[in-house]
Amino acid sequence: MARSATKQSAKPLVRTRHGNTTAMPGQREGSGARAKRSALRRDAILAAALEEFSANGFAATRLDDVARRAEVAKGTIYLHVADKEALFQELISSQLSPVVGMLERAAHADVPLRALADRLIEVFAREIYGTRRKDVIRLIITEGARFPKLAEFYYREVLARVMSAIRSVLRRAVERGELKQDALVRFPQLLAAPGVVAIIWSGLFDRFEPLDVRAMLRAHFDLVLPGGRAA
Amino acid sequence: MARSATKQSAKPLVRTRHGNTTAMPGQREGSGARAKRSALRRDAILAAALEEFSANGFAATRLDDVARRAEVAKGTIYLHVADKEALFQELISSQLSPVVGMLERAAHADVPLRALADRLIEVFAREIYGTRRKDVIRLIITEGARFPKLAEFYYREVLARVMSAIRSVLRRAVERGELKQDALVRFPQLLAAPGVVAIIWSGLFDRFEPLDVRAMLRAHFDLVLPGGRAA
Amino acid sequence: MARSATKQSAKPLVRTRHGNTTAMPGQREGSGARAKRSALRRDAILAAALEEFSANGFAATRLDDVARRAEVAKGTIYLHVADKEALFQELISSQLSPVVGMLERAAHADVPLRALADRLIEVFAREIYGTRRKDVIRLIITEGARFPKLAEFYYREVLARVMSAIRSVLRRAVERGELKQDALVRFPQLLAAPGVVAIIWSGLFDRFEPLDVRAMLRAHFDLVLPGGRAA
Amino acid sequence: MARSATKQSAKPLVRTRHGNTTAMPGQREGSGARAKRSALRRDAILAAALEEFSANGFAATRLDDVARRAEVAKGTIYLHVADKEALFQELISSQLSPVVGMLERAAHADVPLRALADRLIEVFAREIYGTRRKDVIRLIITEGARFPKLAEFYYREVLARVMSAIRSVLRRAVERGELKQDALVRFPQLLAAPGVVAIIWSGLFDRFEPLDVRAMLRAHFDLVLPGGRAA
DNA sequence: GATGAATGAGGGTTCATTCAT
DNA sequence: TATGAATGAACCCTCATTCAT
Repeated sequence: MARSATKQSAKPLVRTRHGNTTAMPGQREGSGARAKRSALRRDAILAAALEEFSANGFAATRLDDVARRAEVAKGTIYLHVADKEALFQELISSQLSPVVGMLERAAHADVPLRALADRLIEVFAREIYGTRRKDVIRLIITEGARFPKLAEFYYREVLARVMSAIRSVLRRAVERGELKQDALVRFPQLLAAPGVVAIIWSGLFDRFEPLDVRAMLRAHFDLVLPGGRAA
Repeated sequence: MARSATKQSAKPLVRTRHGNTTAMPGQREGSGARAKRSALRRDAILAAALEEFSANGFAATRLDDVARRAEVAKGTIYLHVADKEALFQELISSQLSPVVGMLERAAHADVPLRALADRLIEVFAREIYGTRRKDVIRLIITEGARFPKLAEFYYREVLARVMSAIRSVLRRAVERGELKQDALVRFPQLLAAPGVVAIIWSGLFDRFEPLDVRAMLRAHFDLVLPGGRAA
Repeated sequence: MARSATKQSAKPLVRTRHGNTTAMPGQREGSGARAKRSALRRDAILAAALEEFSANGFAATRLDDVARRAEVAKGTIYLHVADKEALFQELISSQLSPVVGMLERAAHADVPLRALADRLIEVFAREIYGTRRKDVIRLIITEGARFPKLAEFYYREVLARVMSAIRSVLRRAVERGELKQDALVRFPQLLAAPGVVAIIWSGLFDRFEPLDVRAMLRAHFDLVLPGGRAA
Repeated sequence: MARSATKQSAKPLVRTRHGNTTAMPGQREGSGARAKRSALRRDAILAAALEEFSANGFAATRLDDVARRAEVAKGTIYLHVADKEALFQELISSQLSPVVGMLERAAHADVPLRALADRLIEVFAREIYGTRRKDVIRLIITEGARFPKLAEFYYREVLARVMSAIRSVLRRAVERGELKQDALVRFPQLLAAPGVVAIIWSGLFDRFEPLDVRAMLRAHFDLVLPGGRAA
């Protein structure tokens, strides 16, 4: 299941005005300096959009502000994106796309669960929680209901694959006898739940009670995987 | 810690135009039919607001629609609430207030952990996941970042208390030897994480892959509490 | 044909926000002064719109200017009309509707052709060419291609009826022997053509060469009807 | 009056960037292939503009679409034309210019009125009504009010001349006794009115009731000229 | 000359809020 | 108190025009 998913290339969520797909930004090394400058602008716009959407949410973000932050005229945005909604969706999917492959590759490593857990903690803390990716995930959580296509894209291209990868790893661990229960196989969400909570927490309650993510995730794996450190 | 919090009465998040606090609806039994009609209107407005905010989020909700759903004129809303933001905040806190006491009472029951877990699952599934309360929590998650006061209210009046209650229960279980690890004492969020994930999942991905909440929560407790059913 | 047309009430082109139909503004004598003020505003908006659309055409007219001329806030327009297009269409049809009945009544007079012609000239010159109605017709001519629904409305509710009425009158005249040719029966447009040309001319070339409409229409009827004055 | 107008060469309505006048395209045989390609481009732009302006009117036409249809970059348009308005005016006058001479030549033929009428019908139907020229005239009618210079150009260079030519023909016919009335001499517009109506009709109402132009024009001449066929 | 990305003023539309009745 | 018509600031989007390449 995971394998076939790996093969079929992710259908892009949105198509840019230039015919590029967010998922394939490589093509932009087209030729002239013109194209390069355009690509730079495009990146600046997406970066600015991420900043603004993260800070204000979709509805409260003004394209005026995005443009100003990207140091671009308002109209320029529309050279790269059909409208505000497309900007949002493209932003999300452009951020997500590189993650997909990454995740699946990671999952096929055949290491003991504990080692894998340590690695997951590290990757999550460094590559997601400590970066803008956290904001991307937060945006999916907070705006997903208003963007069904986005939710679907995220489900199909990220969630389903990640869950599938997790499942196959855990199933092997169960077969190996390394894992006693199949709870996590049935509900891989349980493995990721603390990550989700951490992201939400950081946006809402960190100022009242900061959260040590690594510690929490470690505690979680200690509970959930056999032979936890604390044992 | 939890105790002191219990004693100080919840500072109201917003103050209504009538001097009423959502948290203290008792005063509304003013006297005449006038007051009663007003209170009914107010409730209708809040109910309509919950419906609309849940469906569209804060920004995309039009007071026009709230008024129509409440069968009230648009201006009437402003007799009960200072502005759209106040309506939102008051709505949330009015929904939350009754929960607070409930939760604390529940936590002081001195039952074995497994029994408590079963009860929690049942209460969560029936009283939250199956009702509008789920939407209230979702609104806190999705809009909290834009409503710091709301986040604070929620943290102080709900989260902190719930976590404190959970902690005291778990601590006792640890002392009793019923619980081997103190991970959950240090991170009570881990106990609640699946509930949060379920609420988010239901809003975004249920149409792709429905979630059996009770089963997931059971699986979670099996993993996290000793002597789980699956053992 | 004309008769049956008379009976079936004209299906309205657009429906106002208040449920009123432009064709039936009588209902507006509802009750309070509120309704009356609203109706006055509505009329002011339509009047201002006619002025602006006539002067600038549809595309070049700014709702800002319409509002200013009507001494109304820009948003007020949208209380009476769905959007700019609806304003335009409603404007036209509200101006046209009263004309329909008028015209048909006029056609059923059983007078000698020459007398009828004199009356037509007078009515056209006084009631159309000398008033804003001229601008309405000009707008249909200039904008009709971009507003198919408008063209259809005008055709069905005005043109077809007028032509039908003209035809029946002329046919009787032919039968009576008063008219030798049936050219006008086959092409009633020929009777109206000079009126159309006059309206167009007045908008484009009057400043170079003013046109004496009455004289031109008289000359036309002299040519086209037997026993013309010049004979 | 007409004569003097005939002598003074038509003052060009607009001057192109190259110093060319639409009315005098002869100069364009500059020398190199460069100039020829430029002229081709220019023609393509004008052709595309005619297409677009006819379909959408002046305001609703986007230069983007003109450029695309002309297979030319947007900026290229500005190498040939000062701005959108100039493009429009130049388009009209370039289409009109060849007509002017044509018309005057035609008018000096000394044939019986009926024969002339037949020829006019044929020419109108074939050379105007059946071609893009119809659209040009329609554009003058629909947009003329917003382009005073255009209206003036058209009046001076086409209308006045045509009318003058018609007048001289008719006057001779009156003197010859072939025509009894001088109505048409005083109002040559009456002769052309059905043509105008036909053009307007075709744009607005043909889909409801198609018009047989030739038949209508014939009927008109039958009415208006003595010894009409139907007599 | 030719290109087309970039610009930014302009205008239609929405909707929270007010206030006369 | 309740109403809902009126307001007008705010914001998205378009498109004629420019200009560096």
